[in-house]
Amino acid sequence: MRILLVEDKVRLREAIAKALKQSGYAVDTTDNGNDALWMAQQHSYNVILLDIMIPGIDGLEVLVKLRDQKDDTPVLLLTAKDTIADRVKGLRKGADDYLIKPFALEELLARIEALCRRSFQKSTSTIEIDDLTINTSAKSVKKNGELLDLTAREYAILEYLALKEGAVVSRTEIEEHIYDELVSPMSNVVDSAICNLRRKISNEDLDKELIQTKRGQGYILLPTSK
Amino acid sequence: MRILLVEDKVRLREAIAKALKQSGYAVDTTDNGNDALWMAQQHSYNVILLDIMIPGIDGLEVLVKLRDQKDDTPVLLLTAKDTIADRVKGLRKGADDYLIKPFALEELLARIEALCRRSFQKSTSTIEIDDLTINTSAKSVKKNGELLDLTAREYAILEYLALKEGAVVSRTEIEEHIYDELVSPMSNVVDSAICNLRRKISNEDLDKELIQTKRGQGYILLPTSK
DNA sequence: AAGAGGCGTAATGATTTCGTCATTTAAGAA
DNA sequence: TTCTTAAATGACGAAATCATTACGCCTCTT
Repeated sequence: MRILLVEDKVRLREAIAKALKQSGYAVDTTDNGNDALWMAQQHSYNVILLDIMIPGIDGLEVLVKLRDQKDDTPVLLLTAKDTIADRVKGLRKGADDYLIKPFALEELLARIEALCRRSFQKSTSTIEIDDLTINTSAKSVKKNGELLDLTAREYAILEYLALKEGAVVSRTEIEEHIYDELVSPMSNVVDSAICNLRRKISNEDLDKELIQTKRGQGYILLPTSK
Repeated sequence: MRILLVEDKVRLREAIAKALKQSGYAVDTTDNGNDALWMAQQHSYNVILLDIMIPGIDGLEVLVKLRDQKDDTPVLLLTAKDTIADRVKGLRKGADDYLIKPFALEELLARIEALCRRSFQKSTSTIEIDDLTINTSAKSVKKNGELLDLTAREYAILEYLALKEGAVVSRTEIEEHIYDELVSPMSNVVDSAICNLRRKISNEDLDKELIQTKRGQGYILLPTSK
């Protein structure tokens, strides 16, 4: 899950970024509107956290420009401005949520979660697939009620595949949404992560793999029923 | 755009309902959790405004029950409770937004708008042609409900032809869209791929080929009906 | 500061895919 | 019909893709 954080105050930006990373998000940051716009065009983010008062083009303008370009990435506005009129203005311009500084990191995280959920057309924080239950709030996975011991990476990949259940997900897409830095094209990080993941979630008895390989296309998470 | 408003305080309920109606929404109201649940089951609302402290089952429970029933309607929680923990709890249980009383009607309206905006975008990802069903997100093809085993190349070509259904597609065009590097002019890669593709999607009984050859021009995908 | 675990990389081997080429078949023109 | 050329087909081998293992660096913890 990749997030773009646009905030000019260094301390706040780093505090938020740190919290996000600890929660398992891949985070890109910038302190100004021009770069924000550029980065949003380059990458497909799951959520954009956008401070309104920033150098360069201001946050609202960034939002408007994105929407003009038919970019409908969920945007959460962060701001100190807090008249009702401001909030309404932000939302009307196409923001999905609006949070007023100072806010609690906990609430920010919860709202980000809600936005991600919606954007994948899910409405609950747990996803059930076959004998797996993925709790996206706790970031834990149970198999037949028993907690699995997944690493952060493994979890992130599984969650992403689960959110896109039934759709082919390419290696590149996984790299872009899960990994912070660019992965060299030659690397097989994803393959080996998938391999480990499979080892942990596979049913020895059934030969059916939950994570299937679509040769030349990517991976796809397919429940047995389908 | 139909909204369910669940709020027990008469004056507040009527004020909100009035404002919503003035903004062009169809509004149903109730003052308790049991009715709310019942109404939500009867009708498919675009948004549900849910007060937490209401007679009968409380708002959070209503929310949980809805989600248990796989009801994905966007829910905006309204409440006087306002500790961070409460908000986080509400959002984690599957709410999409959280507004604290007292709030400005303007803001409520703007947030409802944001929710509606999001929930409206649905993407259809399947193409049906004759007895073939192409699922573009799973990159899979079914023939009379049965999964075909196509390679990545074959799928790519079929999808491309399907998108251009009814139009003649030249070899060069296919090469340019499906193949990375330039294909040498002498090569018959496309022919050979088409041949394999036909083998997999053809109906032995019918002599009608779905992929027809336009001698000297290219190929064309033509459903029987046309 | 040392140990453990996570994670990226490289290497290997199994498997599949796909382009090429040679040959056959079919279509259209004379 | 016959000739010409385009297209279809089948076989084969090179190349690409993937799974899996082992290794080593780095980070975090204690």
